[in-house]
Amino acid sequence: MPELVIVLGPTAVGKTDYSIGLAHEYGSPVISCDSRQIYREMKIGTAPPSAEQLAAVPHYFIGTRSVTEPYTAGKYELDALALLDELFRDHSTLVMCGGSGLYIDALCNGLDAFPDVDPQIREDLMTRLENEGLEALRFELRRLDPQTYESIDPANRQRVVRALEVCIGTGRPFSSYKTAAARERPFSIRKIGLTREREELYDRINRRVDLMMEAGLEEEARSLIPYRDLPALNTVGYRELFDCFDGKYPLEEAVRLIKRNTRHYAKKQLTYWGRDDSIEWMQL
RNA sequence: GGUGCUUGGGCCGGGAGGUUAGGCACUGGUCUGCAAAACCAGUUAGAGCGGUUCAAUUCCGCUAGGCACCU
Repeated sequence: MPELVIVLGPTAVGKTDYSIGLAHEYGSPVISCDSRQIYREMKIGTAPPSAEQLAAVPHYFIGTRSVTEPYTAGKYELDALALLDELFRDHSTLVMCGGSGLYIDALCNGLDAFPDVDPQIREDLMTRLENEGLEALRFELRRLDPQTYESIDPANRQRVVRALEVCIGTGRPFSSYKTAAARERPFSIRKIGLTREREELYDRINRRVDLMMEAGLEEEARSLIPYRDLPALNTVGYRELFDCFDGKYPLEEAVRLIKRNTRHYAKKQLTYWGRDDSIEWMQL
């Protein structure tokens, strides 16, 4: 059975270099699994592989989408499965690399088949959220899908809206689509988790943010102002600069916040993978 | 040497004689289509010694540190 080797780990841990080494070893391209590096407009703030690295080893899903097309874990699952199917014809081992936990899970285990829901329904719910408040939506969710209502974090609007849009759009409870079983995949999976001493990791993050600023992150963010309300731009490094452009705080403060929020992000990634027993951890 | 002010967690900082400050930082957790998202939770104190009081981080005194001014 062909094997997929997934290199994962917190941001700035050194996944790119490691995965390129591995790709050379196996004669494989690198398949990216990163919810932000996939956008071509965000070249500096998402720390994608450099031009030289991209030239050294073919990469997939780097800069292949525009921030203007909404992309999701569900789409990634389909796109990546199709690509793997094709690549495994001439490779017995493929290297994947990325930091987006949900995308990795979607590819490995599959997401349940929730029917597509008219985007208008979400918009209506967002409007109602503003007018009637979260309480009203939670009340409705309790009526339509008590099971999800019980399991969901009641203060988490995003989840309440998501569950509700499926209930309303399909006429069936959100929970009725969930199945416990993981999907079968026609390849075996090996997950390598890269990690470092916390202090060292935070150091690397801080330094990388400084390098991004030198590389022109501010200009890049400025050029993306027209798209700032798109989900893709709700990203560390851009959010803070947008606020800075609004005059909320000086540039220096934006840089401090970018570093802080990136550290938070790294920690949350580690938390997310903490419950995945199938990861072989490797201390760098 | 003298006088006055001051001292609080890793940091900032309001209080108040009895009850949670709050914020930042840090740490832990949740997760089925926005996931670099969204959400939840936790940790650390009152410079030292003595006094007043039923009760002191809060009031008083002394000692030590800091700041300002004076000689």
